[in-house]
Amino acid sequence: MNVMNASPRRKELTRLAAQLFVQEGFDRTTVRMLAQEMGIKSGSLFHHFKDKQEILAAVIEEGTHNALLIARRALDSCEDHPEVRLRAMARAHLETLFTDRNAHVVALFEWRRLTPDASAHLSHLRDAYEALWVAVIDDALAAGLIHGDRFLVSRFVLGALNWTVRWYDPDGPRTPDDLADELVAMIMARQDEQSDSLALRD
Amino acid sequence: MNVMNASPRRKELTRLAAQLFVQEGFDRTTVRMLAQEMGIKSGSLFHHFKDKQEILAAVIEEGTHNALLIARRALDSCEDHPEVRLRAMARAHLETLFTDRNAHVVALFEWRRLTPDASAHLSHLRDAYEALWVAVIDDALAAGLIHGDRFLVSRFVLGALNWTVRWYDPDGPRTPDDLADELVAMIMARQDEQSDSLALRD
DNA sequence: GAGGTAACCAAGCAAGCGCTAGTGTGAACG
DNA sequence: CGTTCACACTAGCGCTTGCTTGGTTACCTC
Repeated sequence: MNVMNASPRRKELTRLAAQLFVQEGFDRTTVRMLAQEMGIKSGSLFHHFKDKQEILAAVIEEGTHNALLIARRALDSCEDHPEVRLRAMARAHLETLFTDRNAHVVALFEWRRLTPDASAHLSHLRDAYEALWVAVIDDALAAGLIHGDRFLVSRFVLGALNWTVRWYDPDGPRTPDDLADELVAMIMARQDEQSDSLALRD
Repeated sequence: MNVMNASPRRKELTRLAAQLFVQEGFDRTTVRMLAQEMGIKSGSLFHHFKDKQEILAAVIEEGTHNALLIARRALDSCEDHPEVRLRAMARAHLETLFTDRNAHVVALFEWRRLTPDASAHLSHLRDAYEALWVAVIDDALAAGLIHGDRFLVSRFVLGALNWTVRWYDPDGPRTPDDLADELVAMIMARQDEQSDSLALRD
């Protein structure tokens, strides 16, 4: 995609860093912790990354890039109906959040730790992702599936989805797809359904 | 409420600390920064607080306590109708988030930095607040205003509301009350309305 | 087999961290 | 007038932080 994350070694290191950043937060993660997790000494870390900030940028780039990829793939491989596409986006978002979890969570919660340059450089990736959402929501609005202000609706939906990382238990009875479907059902103006949203599971 | 935050001096210091914690994050806020903001030297800080952790606990207690107070007041002073109560809760939540903003934001985003004891001690406050939400949502469900799983609906709504701190611009055209009303309209099964949610503002 | 290169290590520096110890202050109180 | 107490100060200790330096190893290439 661009300059960063060339070598496979660096990619693996980035993955490990993401895990630690989620566990401890960026600020509390020391270069020594990162090095130990990677099986090297702290000094060797700076052979792969210019400084700690660059590790964060690499992680966030990876996370956002993946989210964008998964969302695009989901939209491309589903039938062209507003409701289906809405559901597909919600499912893709949660899939990203719970499989490739770490990098995306870092992108959500540590963005402000980026240096201004890195932030500026990466924001176009995030904007591209949000544009996908706005488009899908626009279609749903036009089709009368949902109502409201396009800006507000997309913010609310993304907020509800992003916040799931704070309470969702992957080992619980609900699958990510359950969550996505329930959310879509919640915001849709009822017409056909009513049965499926009430008796979903146990 | 309990042992903490007795003196008015300490209350003022807590307010200043909240502001810095929001601006910089707990980890990046040093005791020297806190002291300077308070107009004293870093050593003097420990006359008021046992350690840095205790400052965080004080801030979070203040924030959660206030949120609970505002929500209770809002519920007490509104008519006893499920839709009105739902709207009142949403408005109260956003009012908390944008007037007493700092302390509540810290409570949301720095909770995991609390020591286990402090977390255990404060979690009952948060639980009490969430219980208010669940009760209001239960009523709305029973009245057929909304549908879905009570647990999921309350999580989604709280997520959407909490996430507003990431994008909402208080100087923009929308008031917090606008946001609250729009959110409630979004999740409600339509029956009466339709007009007001479409043409809210410019 | 000489030269280049990617990956790593040992050692440590300068800065900054949370926090403590010991010492004034001035107002309040008996 | 003497004691107390809340509040603040100075000075700095012991430790951790991100990062640098100079050197070593293993492999690839011509």
